[in-house]
Amino acid sequence: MQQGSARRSNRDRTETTRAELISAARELFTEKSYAETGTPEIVAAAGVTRGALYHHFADKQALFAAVVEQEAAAVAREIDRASPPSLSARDALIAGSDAYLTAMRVPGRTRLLLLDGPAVLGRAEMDAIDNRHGNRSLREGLVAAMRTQSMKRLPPEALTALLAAAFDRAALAIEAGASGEDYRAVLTALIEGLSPA
Amino acid sequence: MQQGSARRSNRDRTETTRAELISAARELFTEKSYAETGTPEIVAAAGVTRGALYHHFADKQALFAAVVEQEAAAVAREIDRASPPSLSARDALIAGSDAYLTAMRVPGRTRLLLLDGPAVLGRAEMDAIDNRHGNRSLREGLVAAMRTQSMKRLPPEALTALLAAAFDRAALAIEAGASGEDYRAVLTALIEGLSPA
DNA sequence: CAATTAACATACAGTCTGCATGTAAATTGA
DNA sequence: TCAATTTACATGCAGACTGTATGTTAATTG
Repeated sequence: MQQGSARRSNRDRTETTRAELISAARELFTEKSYAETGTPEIVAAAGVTRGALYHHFADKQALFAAVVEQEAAAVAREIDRASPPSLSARDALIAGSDAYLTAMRVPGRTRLLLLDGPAVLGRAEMDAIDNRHGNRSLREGLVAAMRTQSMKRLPPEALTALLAAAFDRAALAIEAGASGEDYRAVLTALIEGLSPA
Repeated sequence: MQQGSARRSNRDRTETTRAELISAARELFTEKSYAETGTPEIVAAAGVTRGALYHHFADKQALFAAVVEQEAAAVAREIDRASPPSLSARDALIAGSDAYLTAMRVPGRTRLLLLDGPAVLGRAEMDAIDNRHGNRSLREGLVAAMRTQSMKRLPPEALTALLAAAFDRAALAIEAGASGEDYRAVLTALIEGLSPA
């Protein structure tokens, strides 16, 4: 006979504690910034102690990496949902762009993924994260468009990175109050400019 | 009668102390990062005490802002030198792009201007700095190209920001070891794609 | 040249990070 | 099944850092 709360497997404890920590950290990292959020504050919000944090994560940066990874995955899911493979290559790109800009309007996401992420983890690790999630479908879309002759032939790696950078900056500008219309227009112009002559 | 070293005007002292602090901070901020560089280390390298730092700058962030401002100005000067107004609009853009990528290969500049800068100062202040220096000539070049009908008509603000973002990402990728050829090819393709049909 | 202000140096308070140590619960294996 | 071991934490500590308050000397002002 096991009483419901006092008897929990280690795996269960680990999962919930990690989830609580990541959730609390996500909340604070998006409200404020990585630098302005202290580990005492995080563990208080998560209802554990700093001992638990440093048991499950190597350091504050590792916890941040977990938060970023989770958020990047969430953004990628939202984009995939909005651009099903039934669309043509070009339409999928446009739909994906819109979905990305919409996804990035969730408060704090731009800071987390576009400002603090690169600064804290470095561009190399951010690229690795992006390639595991968001950028992958963008690159596949571009390659597909190039294969159907609806796009100029260019190095996929570089093209993906530079278009993604443009999307990122657009998301930041829109959050800062710029005209979403203007930025969408330029983005589509950049993409359509890549059609073969 | 004044002995040469013991007699210095306040303006002179301020200027040299601020310059020493900015120079030492630049060195350390580019070698390591903003977060990994402490004020004790900065003032030791500058040959002053923390009292001097906090007398001349509101806080560590203000010193960082001064460093970023100076570095952005240096980059802008190098670009202006490489793309004289004698060139055609399109050639000036290409030359400016090359000059930018070259300027950003100075060690530590990408971290200072592209990673730590936005994270520490925020995109708004970084945009302000960029508009005081580098981006201004880029925007003027784009507007000029649009006026001579050699470029599609698009909102200049947004176009400038997105192309600059692509340049930035290219600089980061090249520093990380990616093929400069690939990225230059994509950048020129993006720009040439904006020619009117 | 007295009064004031600027340019620092020094000392301190508060906070944070990472680690070391301690403890209770869960898991293992004989 | 139960002793040995490992896991999942909690607590306390050491070192470092930031910003400020206070003190001191030199320059500037009226």
